[in-house]
Amino acid sequence: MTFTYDHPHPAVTTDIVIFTIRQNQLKALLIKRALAPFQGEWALPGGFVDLDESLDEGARRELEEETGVTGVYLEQLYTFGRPERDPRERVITVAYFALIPSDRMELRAASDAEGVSWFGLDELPELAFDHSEILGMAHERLIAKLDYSTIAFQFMPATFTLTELQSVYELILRESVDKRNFRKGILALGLIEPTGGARRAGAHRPAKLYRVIDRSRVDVIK
Amino acid sequence: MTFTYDHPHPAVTTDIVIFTIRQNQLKALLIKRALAPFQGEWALPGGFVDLDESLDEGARRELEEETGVTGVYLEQLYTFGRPERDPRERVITVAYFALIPSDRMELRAASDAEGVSWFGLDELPELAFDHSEILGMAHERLIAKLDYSTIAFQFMPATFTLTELQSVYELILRESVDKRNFRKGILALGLIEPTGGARRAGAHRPAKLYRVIDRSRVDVIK
DNA sequence: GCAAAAGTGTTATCCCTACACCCATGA
DNA sequence: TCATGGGTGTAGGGATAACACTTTTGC
Repeated sequence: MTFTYDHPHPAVTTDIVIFTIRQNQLKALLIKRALAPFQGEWALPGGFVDLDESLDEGARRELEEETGVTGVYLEQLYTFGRPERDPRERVITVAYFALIPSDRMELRAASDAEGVSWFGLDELPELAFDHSEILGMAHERLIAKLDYSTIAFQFMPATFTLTELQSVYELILRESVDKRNFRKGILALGLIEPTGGARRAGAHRPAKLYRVIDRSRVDVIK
Repeated sequence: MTFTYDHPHPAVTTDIVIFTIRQNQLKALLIKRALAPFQGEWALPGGFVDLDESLDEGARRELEEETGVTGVYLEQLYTFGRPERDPRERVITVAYFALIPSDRMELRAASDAEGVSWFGLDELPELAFDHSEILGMAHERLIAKLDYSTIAFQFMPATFTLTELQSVYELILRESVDKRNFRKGILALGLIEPTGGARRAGAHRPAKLYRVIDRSRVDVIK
């Protein structure tokens, strides 16, 4: 089956930078390419956009196919379209970034991936295509958004302690944060509430658990 | 001549929201469509991306074809790809926004445009396709960037007065700004310098003229 | 000399930052 | 009882916001 047009058309893909926090590190998900080009090299998950789905839907479908996760935060990042970025044909990619909570970790290898693995942002391998550039831009955007939005909540599981939330900020910003000021600021947003429960985790006072009050308001500007 | 692929490809266009300040108003450039679909309706300038040019180059080419201007500020905005956004075929558009100084106004009607006109943001007509949504997002982004970047300089001609610059802020933000605080803040950025000249414009004290010191540093964060 | 826009400093307020000790628990 | 992380308030400094009069010109 072939498709014919009266002027040339590029291929369009979505590629997704999937971040999470694991082992006290900010990590991104990469897949090892099973097919040429760049066979055997690491790349961002992604794939062609179907003609009957929107870009967001395509990105969400790829995200689910590669990782099995649904319902997570997904945001369009930027569109990359240098003519030579794919050796096969002209491919324009609409890049997205997704944030997934630390506890949704059941990963599933998909048909076009030999392997799937999380990489700390400090230990990234060489990437196929222009994916290093894409990942770099996503990383910058994540850091920038931490300052003026409440995007960090997207990394949190259903309930969490304030210390856990603070450590997400510290890991991403790579700087320590004053505990009292942090708690004051976060609670003043009015976006989280104590569950009433607490987490006992060793020989010390238990930490109060919090939950996000309204998941839909989590992306609002600080 | 036809082009054949083994899986379906969407068409990819760039559309450009071109802003300027004219007649004490923030205005956007629209063209009246000469051809179906939406023949006779107003739309954003734009067109298909050539296979051998990058997205930025395509946008810049369209910008020049439609308006004749070159060398102006151009930034990728967002990519729109709802499957039904164009009735002819699947069309994905990478939207850009451009800011052009008040004095670069020689407009040129292009081959596929019956008419070209500036519209105040308060008096926009119905637009073809999803162009109202695109223009709305560009408008939001412009307002947001005014606060944390020095993008407003892009609207200024080679020399300008501080009052003129202030009125750009006031027009876009739709609120008045304290004159002394504004001047203090702008001059503290160290991005502009007095030319030595002044503008006499009526029965009052002449205003000092300023110029941007380094055009390439104009997009920096405040 | 008068109308009209240009130009200029100081003070109060608010927000952000710095900072140290007590609490609850498990071993 | 002691070691460990959890939890809490206040004061100072810096940036932002409010505010009014003098200057220069054209008519």
